[in-house]
Amino acid sequence: MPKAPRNQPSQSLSGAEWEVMKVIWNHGPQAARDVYAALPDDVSWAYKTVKTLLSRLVAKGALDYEQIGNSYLYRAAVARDQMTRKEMRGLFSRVTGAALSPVLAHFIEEADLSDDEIRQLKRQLDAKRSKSQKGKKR
Amino acid sequence: MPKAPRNQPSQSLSGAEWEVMKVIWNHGPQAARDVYAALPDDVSWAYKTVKTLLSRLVAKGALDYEQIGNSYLYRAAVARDQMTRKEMRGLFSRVTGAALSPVLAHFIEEADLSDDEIRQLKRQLDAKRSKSQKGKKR
DNA sequence: GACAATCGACTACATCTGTAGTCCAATGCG
DNA sequence: CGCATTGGACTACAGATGTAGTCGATTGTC
Repeated sequence: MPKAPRNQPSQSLSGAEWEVMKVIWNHGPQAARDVYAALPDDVSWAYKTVKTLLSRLVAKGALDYEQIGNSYLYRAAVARDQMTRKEMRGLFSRVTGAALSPVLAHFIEEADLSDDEIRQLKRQLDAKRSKSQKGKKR
Repeated sequence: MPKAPRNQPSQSLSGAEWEVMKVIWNHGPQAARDVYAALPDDVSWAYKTVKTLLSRLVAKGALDYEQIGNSYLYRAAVARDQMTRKEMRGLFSRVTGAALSPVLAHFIEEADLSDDEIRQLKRQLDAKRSKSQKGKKR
């Protein structure tokens, strides 16, 4: 069975670590070799670098692994959404004081949203408005 | 006149550096002592720490200074919006590939938005939708 | 004019990150 | 069976970051 990670549920990930996690989130559990192979072309790390990152991710509790034969099968131990939210919260708190809305605007602008998602978000904004108080800007 | 910073326009800021920049963006040009005094209560650094951060910010080109008497008056050399955007772009590129919509929904839920801001975001979503419908150009 | 308080420059040092490399054991190949 | 290969554990090392401290010059205070 998978190694029990007695680590903190998970701290935040560095840029390189995110790159590795994305491979695992996208393709499911992978051996180090496969993660290495699946990395985007613009990421050109030595295999050993990938190994290091995988180990650090296990130490952080973001991955766990299962021994298959002589090698490990790494699997995500945290949800991608959870991590994304954590990052966004971190960004918000770092820039706090700035209005939040421009930040949201930025992501809406950049995000690749389907019509459905757009409708959904609009509904949500409506719901919020009706519930909202006499909010003054900033 | 202000020292000319022959540095890169500006790299990205660390969390602690952001804290210092926020003081200067909020209160305008300040001496180190004043930045120190103006930091939020939950930030309890030694004065020397603030000095270190100010120097690093100058080195990064995020601040410049003017000598007034025997001390420096630090002033922002980059706009807050510019920096905020940079952070957002960084985060965005780090997490790309994820479905952002659930995450956006989460933050819309938590954000304290004014009616005005809500209207604005909705307009933006509309604009996005019409743009994504390839056949249909207004 | 002597001295304490301050200033900025420089130094310190533990972590975290990016980016590998070394070493030994297990495996696969011939 | 013996060796080249591959895997994981551990080590390496420079740059960024958090968090200060030391030192010599300057200045404000009697």
